[in-house]
Amino acid sequence: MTTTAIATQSKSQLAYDFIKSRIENSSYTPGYRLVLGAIAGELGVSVVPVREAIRLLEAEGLVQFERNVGAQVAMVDPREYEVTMQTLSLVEGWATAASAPFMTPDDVARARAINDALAESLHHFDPVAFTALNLDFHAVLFEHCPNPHIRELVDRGWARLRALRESTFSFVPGRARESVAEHEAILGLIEAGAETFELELAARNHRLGTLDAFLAHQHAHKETA
Amino acid sequence: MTTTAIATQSKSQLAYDFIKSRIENSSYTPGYRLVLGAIAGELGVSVVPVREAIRLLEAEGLVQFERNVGAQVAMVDPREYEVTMQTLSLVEGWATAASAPFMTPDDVARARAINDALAESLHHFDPVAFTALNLDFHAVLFEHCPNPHIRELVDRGWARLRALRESTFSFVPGRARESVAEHEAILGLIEAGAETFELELAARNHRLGTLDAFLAHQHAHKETA
DNA sequence: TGTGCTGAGATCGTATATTATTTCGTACAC
DNA sequence: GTGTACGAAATAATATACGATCTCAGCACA
Repeated sequence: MTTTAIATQSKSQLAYDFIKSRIENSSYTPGYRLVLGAIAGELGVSVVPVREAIRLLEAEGLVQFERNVGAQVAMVDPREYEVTMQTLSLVEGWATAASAPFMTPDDVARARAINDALAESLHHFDPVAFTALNLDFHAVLFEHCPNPHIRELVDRGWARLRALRESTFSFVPGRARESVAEHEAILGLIEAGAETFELELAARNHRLGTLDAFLAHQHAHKETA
Repeated sequence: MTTTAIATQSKSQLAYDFIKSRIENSSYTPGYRLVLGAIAGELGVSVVPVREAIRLLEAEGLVQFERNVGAQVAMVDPREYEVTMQTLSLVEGWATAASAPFMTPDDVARARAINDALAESLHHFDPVAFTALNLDFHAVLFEHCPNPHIRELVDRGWARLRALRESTFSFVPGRARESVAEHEAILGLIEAGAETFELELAARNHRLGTLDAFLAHQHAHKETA
């Protein structure tokens, strides 16, 4: 702490952040092969920290890895989307319910403002923007979750979704309007000081509703076997 | 697949399994410092795969890690125990409920046999043995969980518990008898084809009951500030 | 035309070596 | 005596090097 350097981060962390952001902003699309040497060269580091970063991302499910073969960005598998949403509904529902008692009136107002923006955006609908705002909204709801493990699982779930597909609402735009209405219902429950359990279920079913909409859409449009 | 070698595992996997088993069987107790070079020497490998294994274990919460300082087995923190049990109650409850429809009568019989053994063991109570059997029982209940993510979270939760403390029942032996009774109740729900949700709640509350027993015990015995 | 072998190139896995950082003991100043 | 500065030892972090393994194109042969 003598020089100007402000706590330089480790090379592995650098590689981790780099790859993760590339996956999340779709620079690396599903199936993209992550070659150690190439990434290392691009970052100006050796392969060792890159390898470590990839193994960590594998543990999070963002990349698939095969020994002696290599890693690639996790594939877009509808089944994978389904289990991820299921898992997220479980942990996010709990996190939202557990977070509610710690929400201030200001937090609620903030969430409502975001939901108003979501409602407004329905008029000039953009799935990507909607999804980003949607995360902002839910982040306010679960940010006070007192259980850091579950909180982390929620974050991982969202990270996975970002990696898996641009946006559910790209496929099922009709779900967006319902979603906004359900948001308001959830806010109502919070303001009314609803039972923890009731809130957990509402938040869970809200997410499962989006999943069901996707599955229904997929079922209706199944062209291939 | 030509020679005798039966798919030799990687050195990192070797290190991972080694350290994990040492933690779980308490050879490495909480707070034990994991020195890369020492472990590498013991296993006859270099530090690189050992380091990778430790980072993976960190992601699972079994070890704590500080940059430029090193890793140590995760400390026994009552608060940590609490959030782990909370998380486990959530995911295990869901996994149990989701697994139930796939359970065969034979599975149920197997679970009941294990619970009978648990009941029997109450007469000559051994916390460690009881905990091991207890996991066997629950494993039968959630083994058919169709969501692999959640299934993995359940496994991680149990692994964490093994690392955190030998057994809750060491501290609160009285909970063991209740636990056996609740097991039977859960089996009854399964046989009766109870609602998914009712079963989820029963399994969740069963786990939370053990947590509450621990917390109550801790509260009653708090000598230090 | 199709199937199996073979070797080169690509890439991974890990050992070894080097550098950076922290920790801790010791000496010196106050 | 107490606190601070210096330096050596320990250890982590990363780079480099090399051996191991996989992939795939090209050829032989049926």
